[in-house]
Amino acid sequence: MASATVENYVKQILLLREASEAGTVAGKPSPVPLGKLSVRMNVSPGTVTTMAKNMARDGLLHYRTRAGVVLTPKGERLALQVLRKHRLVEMFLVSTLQFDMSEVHAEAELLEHAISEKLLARIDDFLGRPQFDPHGDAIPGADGKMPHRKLCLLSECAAGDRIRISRIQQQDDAFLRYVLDAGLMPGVALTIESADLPADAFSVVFDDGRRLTLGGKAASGIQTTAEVSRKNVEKPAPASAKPSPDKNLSGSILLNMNEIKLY
Amino acid sequence: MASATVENYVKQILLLREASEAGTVAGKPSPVPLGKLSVRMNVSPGTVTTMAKNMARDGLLHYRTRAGVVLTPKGERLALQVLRKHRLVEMFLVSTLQFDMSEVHAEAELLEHAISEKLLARIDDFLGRPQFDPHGDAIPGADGKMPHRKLCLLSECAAGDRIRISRIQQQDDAFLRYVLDAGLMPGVALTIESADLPADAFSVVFDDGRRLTLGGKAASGIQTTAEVSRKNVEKPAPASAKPSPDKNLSGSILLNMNEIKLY
DNA sequence: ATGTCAACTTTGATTCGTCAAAATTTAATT
DNA sequence: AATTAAATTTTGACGAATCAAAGTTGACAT
Repeated sequence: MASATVENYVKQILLLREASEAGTVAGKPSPVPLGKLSVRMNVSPGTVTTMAKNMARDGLLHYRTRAGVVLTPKGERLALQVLRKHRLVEMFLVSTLQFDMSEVHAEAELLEHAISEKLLARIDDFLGRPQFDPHGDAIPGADGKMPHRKLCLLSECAAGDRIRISRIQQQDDAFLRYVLDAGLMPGVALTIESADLPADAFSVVFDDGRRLTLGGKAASGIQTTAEVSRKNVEKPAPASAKPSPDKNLSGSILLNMNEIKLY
Repeated sequence: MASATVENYVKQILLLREASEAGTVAGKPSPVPLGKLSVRMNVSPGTVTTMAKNMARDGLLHYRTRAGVVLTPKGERLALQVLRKHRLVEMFLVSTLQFDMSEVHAEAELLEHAISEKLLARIDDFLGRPQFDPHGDAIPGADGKMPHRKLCLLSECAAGDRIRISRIQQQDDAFLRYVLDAGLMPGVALTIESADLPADAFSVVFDDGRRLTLGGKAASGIQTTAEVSRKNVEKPAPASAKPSPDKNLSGSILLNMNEIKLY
């Protein structure tokens, strides 16, 4: 039906709208300007105009000239499906094939267009229906619903807070590799030792005692969830509490986002 | 580099040449006629002519007008790589994601163009470097070499022969589904009870005592390897003898072609 | 040797996704 | 209001892959 190109357009429109809505009160969807889209898609502005017209003709979006595009329900459904494939594939590559967070994006970018509904369902089952991908991004459900958590920037935490890394927001290669090296992957629990705003410095302590200080830029690239304060959490992961991973062959339990929502 | 379309052309050329060489003494490669190719590719004859010229221009094949095409080493390398991806993906789908032999072809047809070298290597490792896919077709090695076995049509076996199903040659959906229902998947060992040529009927006995009679057409759609005669083989599979599947999570041992070459 | 026919090639056209460069519109500034 | 700058659209073109239909060729059968 839809070409890989069209799938990428709707996906990118969805992501841009989400980004522009971040922190906004839910309301009428403001159109995504074509300039933004042309940058994201790495194509010239004229190309996007042409595509917008074609996709409007195909009922995937509404195009108001010089204002931008808004996905129709049909377009949104397609976009969510593509995003679901992308993120489930990322999860699969990390938990089953030993990839790490920083390597999976490019692979998933290709695979997301080559996965049938049937295969997707098998992967989803195999992984035990994860709700978040290896970066902590929400995986749209088969019904199109986005799982939701109350997240908080690491840079907005206060000294003494007990938190869990839940999402790496800043997803450029360099930062992802830093996060991996530093052990700040989603799923990791830690305590905020100090949050020195004037100094723009945030110190955290891992459960194994390791300490680390981040600047404000890095700290705002990482999102966290509040952890129920619970002293001396020694057992690394309550394996018995898993939802239903009939066959969870995940290499690292920390990278399975299923774990996160259990706390 | 090469488009999915071009990958499909070289793959199909390789398969057609292999098919036409079946049973022939290895010699100078005779060109694949474009008519055959146009049928395989499901495109009009003119399209194939155009593509042949372009691919010749790109050094993937030699095109002699009105004679046909022969892959260059470069084209052959590409074709083998695509075939390797296709067959490893099929193996993966069957042994890890619970697909069966009859479902994987279409999936692999898409995925083979969306798999990076790195991902391919991970899949190969994950599966323990299988040499044959779920239908028993040889998986080209990373070095481009084809694993080889001495196969024999089930229809050419004699009464009393102890054999193992090794390849399903006839791969249309209906036959594959029959083979699955009948339990004639590659990896299964059996004994030829009778081979009645005038009656065109072949009876086989499974180790569990089940009996089955096949007509000649079906019996020639199935290839076998001679089994070292060894009475009362009760232990289903000597798990310890596996080559090096660091992580062989295969659902069904019978479907992992690694097993076959061990006997 | 010649005519026939199947196989192949050519031709002209189409669709998709893209570009560069010129034209237009809108919004902001003066 | 007039000017300017930024964003967007239009235009004309192109490469890849395809088709249908018309034209060509060559091998075989007479």
